[in-house]
Amino acid sequence: MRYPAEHKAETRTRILDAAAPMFRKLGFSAVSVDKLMEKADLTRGGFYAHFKSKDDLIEAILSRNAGLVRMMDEREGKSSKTLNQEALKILGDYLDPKNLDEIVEGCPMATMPVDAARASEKIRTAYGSRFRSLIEQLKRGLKRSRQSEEDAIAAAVLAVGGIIFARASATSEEAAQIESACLKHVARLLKT
Amino acid sequence: MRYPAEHKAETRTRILDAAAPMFRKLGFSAVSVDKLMEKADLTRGGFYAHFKSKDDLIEAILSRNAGLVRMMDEREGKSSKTLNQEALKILGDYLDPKNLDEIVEGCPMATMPVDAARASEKIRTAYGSRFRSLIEQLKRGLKRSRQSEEDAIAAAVLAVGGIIFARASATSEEAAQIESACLKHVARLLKT
DNA sequence: CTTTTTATATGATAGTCATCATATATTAGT
DNA sequence: ACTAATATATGATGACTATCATATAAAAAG
Repeated sequence: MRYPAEHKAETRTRILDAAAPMFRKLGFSAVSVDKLMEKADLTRGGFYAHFKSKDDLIEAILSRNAGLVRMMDEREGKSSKTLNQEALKILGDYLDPKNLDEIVEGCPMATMPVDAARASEKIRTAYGSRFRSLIEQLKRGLKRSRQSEEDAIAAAVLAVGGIIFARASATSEEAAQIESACLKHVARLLKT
Repeated sequence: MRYPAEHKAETRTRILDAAAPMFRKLGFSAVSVDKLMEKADLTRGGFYAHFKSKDDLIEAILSRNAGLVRMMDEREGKSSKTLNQEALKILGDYLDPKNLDEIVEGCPMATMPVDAARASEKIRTAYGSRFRSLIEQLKRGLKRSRQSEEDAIAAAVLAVGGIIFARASATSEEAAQIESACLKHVARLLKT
């Protein structure tokens, strides 16, 4: 190896980190390989040494934990008694209108579901598996009852959907109202 | 007028009808003006006699009632006692896994929120106003209470979100589970 | 310092796209 | 049948795209 051993892996990560927020904010097709490589301070030539295709990059991005899923994951290790409280705090931040722009840059669940649905099966699988992981996280610490699976699904849909529809609103008042309603119902589902 | 008076309006409608399902299924950028005009049995030349731009067409499509919003609207005139029952029936069909493909072709609320969020303000306004209209429809016939606004918003997010996340799932089992959970929670919100 | 291998950059290809200028087709009214 | 006015089609433009072949730069090993 004539370059430092970790050099290539670092560059790969650099591309991933540069591209991910662009895809989330602008969508798959609005971000060209040229532009994302420029953001990573590289040129398009090197791209295909790291990824087989643009599709491949998107799959890699969707396969990393990020945004809401990652935040929920980071509760790992906390006592199960406080898991619910932690979740509520995370979701309160997630659905806070103040943070909308940041969430949009950071959370693939809220920004890529429709793109993913229209993409290849690989990509749909990557998205679906992260969403499932979110549901599982929401279930942890929920009261045991016949409905906990359904409640967790509804909570996930309300949380992530709240961002989606808030972002598609015409005014920030409308957006805030949607986020607030979703948070209230999510909280109701999570409280034991 | 050397063409029949209504000819142009009819052609415009023909373009709209041809383009709408394509945009819903494939997204804004995956549908070219050429392709949508071909679907309408026309050629690209005529397009700009009907629409100022592709953006303009998308706005027109989002401004028409369709999918879930239209179905809810069509309850108009029914006695307020049955409004809730009607809504439940409509939502049962909407969230029926058997109908997923049809819903995806027909309902802009479920297929365009992320595209709309990333598009021009005109388009965001068009989307947002339809979504607001859905919320209002959901509110009609709901029991009067302090929470009816919030309940209606949550119901809208659950119904439309159910389609979005079902469609982004890897397997049809997962999709069906999401739709079923959303339907159950929507029904709980709508029952007086 | 030179070689060798790996990583990145340059340049090119073939395709697609939105948009428009211009040409052709259509038909109501004469 | 002819004309005028309108609706649609053809052809072109310039920009942008994913991808790849080839060239150059980097740096560890000799």
